Amino acid sequence: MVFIMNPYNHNKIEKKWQKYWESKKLNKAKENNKKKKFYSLIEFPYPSGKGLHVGHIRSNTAMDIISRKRRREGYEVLFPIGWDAFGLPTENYAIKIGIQPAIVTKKNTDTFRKQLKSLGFSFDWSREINTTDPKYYKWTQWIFLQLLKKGLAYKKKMTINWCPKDMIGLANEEIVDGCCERCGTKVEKREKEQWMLAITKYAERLDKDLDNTDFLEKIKIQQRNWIGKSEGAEIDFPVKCFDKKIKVFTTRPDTIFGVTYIVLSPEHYLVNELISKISNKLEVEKYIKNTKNKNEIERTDAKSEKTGIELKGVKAINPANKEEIPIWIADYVLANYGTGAVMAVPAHDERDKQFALKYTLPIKEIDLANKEEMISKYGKPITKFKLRDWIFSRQRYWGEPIPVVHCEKCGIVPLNEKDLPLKLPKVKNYQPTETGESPLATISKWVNTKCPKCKGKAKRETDTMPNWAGSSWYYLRYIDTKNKKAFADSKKLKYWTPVDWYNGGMEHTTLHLLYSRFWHKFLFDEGLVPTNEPYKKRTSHGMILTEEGEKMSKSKGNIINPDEIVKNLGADTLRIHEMFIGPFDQAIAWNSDTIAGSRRFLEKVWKLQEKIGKDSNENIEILIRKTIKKVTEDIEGMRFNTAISSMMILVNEFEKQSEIDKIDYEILLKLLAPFAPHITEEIWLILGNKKSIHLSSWPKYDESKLVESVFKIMIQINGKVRGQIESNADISDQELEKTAINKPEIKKWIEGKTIKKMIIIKGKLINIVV
RNA sequence: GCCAAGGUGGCGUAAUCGGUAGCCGCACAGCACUCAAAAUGCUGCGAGAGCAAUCUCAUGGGAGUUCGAGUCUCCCCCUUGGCACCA
Repeated sequence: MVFIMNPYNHNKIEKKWQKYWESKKLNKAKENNKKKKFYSLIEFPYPSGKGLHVGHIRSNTAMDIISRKRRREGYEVLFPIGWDAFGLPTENYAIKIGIQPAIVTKKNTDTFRKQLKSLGFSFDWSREINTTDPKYYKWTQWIFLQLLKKGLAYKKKMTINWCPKDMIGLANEEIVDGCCERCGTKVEKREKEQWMLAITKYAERLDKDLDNTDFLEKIKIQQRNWIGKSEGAEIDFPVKCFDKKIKVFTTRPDTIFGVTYIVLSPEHYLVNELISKISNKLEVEKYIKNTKNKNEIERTDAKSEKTGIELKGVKAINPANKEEIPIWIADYVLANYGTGAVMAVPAHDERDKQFALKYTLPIKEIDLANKEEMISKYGKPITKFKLRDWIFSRQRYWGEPIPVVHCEKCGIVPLNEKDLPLKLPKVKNYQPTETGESPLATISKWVNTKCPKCKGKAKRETDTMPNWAGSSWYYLRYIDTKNKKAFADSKKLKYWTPVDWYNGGMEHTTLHLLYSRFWHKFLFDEGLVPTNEPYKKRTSHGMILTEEGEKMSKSKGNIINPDEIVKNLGADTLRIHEMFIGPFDQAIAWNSDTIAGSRRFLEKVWKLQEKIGKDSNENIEILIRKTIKKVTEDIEGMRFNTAISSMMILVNEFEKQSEIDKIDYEILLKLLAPFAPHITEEIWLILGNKKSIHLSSWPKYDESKLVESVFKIMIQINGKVRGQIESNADISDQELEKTAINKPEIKKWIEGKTIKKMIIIKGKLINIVV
């Protein structure tokens, strides 16, 4: 029989199998108590107008590989997908072209869905969610009401960071170098009433519970730095002849005997009280005024020279040695950290020293005292955090409405839960306003309503939630997407939580990842979810940069669109390429030349069909076992590049053979299937298999049969390789020494020299020292 | 300044319980096939010396530990990411 092989037609194959898998519902997850579950999660994409980015494909393919492997290891796998669709870019685009954001979102998600499907990801599409769907954000609003009920959501007049371009208030986490994270515009300060979430109440647990997670170490470190836990003491310094105390926070109570002055922040509440008692009132008032005129960046720049002014005529008393010390104010002391006052120890603190030298304040060398003793004598232990409460209001249209009203009589009143969702009204104009009011404020028909409590006149809250709201709990909704009675059924939650493996970007470490851990812990405290932490394991991918090594960004227009590659070379080639291009956790520059190698690899795999015969030998068998081991372990360690490399080695070896065993070929296909699901499925069918390759079990290997019976043993002279011996595993040390010395290429190196010693590493090498 | 990860051929990288540095891929060169090209296949490919066998040098720089260092220790330089007057 003559075997006629068709050419590798990726377009035909990929479309065919994508259709087939969908019709067979191969990736549908269900609660199956007979099976162990595995919940794998990618960060759901923001459906931008530019379509899918090659970076999405990198992280999605990685989790797709892991999900596919788990299914074949016998797990019930939940690998869902949805859309994080609220947010500014869509709103800005909608304003620009005059179309409703909801319509823009629909169009964008349609594009994304089509693109994702073209790549063959094994998502359970029946669980698709969208944060802008009222059936979804009903529950985002519901969780907000629970937070409000527990006093964790509150409104506060405060100075906020205002982006004048986006006309929106920003959370601390959304500011980079004093500029808007999104558009790079310099952030301004504004006084405004804001909704806040008390994430600081969870600071301790958000820090401590990291111990019990399997997050990458760098992710833990970054979260810990952001939370900024600092253990120290609060110590009261009495003010002389004045019935007041200055409370300072210090991490070094052991240096208390070296304190030579106190520094208050210019905003400190005691400054106002002390100002009438001082002799240089005018100068101090001038200094405070100057401070107010400085912007945040000038104020907090560590490099700028420190300035300050003494409050002349008042003194504080060091509680440890009763010394009278001067009181200063300086703008490098932050009002909103610690107590807004510091004790200065110039001999033991570089910053205090600089300040003391500049203003010729005394520097006192001391012996360090016992920390615990000093705390118990002069203060009390206390833990401070850098983390601030989360600013939760946004003054824009395209977000979840905050479900409360402002009643003339009752104040802030939450909506009744049965009245949720509070839908976003359709507006003619979603242009943000310079006044800082949400566009919703202009719809008087929507704004004016009745108080749910007293039925009197009330106005709706017009701020909306930030885009981080919907993403703070979406992994819970995936578990039970259609539930109308609860955000998810408790039995289903029990089966699926926590997320077993969550991969995402490092840029979300202090934003989304922290926020969602906070919400989850709150829901846990409310008895609404069964686990303390949402995610068991968190890993991160490196970014894909442009060929020039720049960030790909919409504004620069240097984004690589994957559609062309899928069309011309195939989804399997693109998937292989993105996994092979370099270490998964490392940022990497896109290179359009090297993709040819991935395509060639798949072509080679395809052509191996011609070689099927019966021939197999021991070396091939060992190589196959090694490949199984390597691919199996590398997937777990996200070393996809070396996994592919090892499969390439196997394919190259197959090519050298005149015939290959069908069983051996099938093992290669099984290993490759998570990486290149279409081509492997097609060949699998051609080889006569009836059931999908993705339902086959993951290959196993016999650990004891990994080594060849004949070893190559290196011969070194003084650590340099000079020859080698082929031997079997049983060779004795004496025999080995004799053989090595008698080898002619070795002899010439040791002639006329004395052998000092010989080092033998069993099965590996012999080193002769002369 | 602090924290983290890195620095290996022309390029992306591989090898880190210390044991043949450069696997795999890209690019490049030669050959085969072809009227020709592409594709494909074969061969070569760190630098230097040599007809060759082979030798010397080489993993950011310097020192050290060791029979033996890309890998461990110390110092320094550089790149990337994060934090940054946090008391």
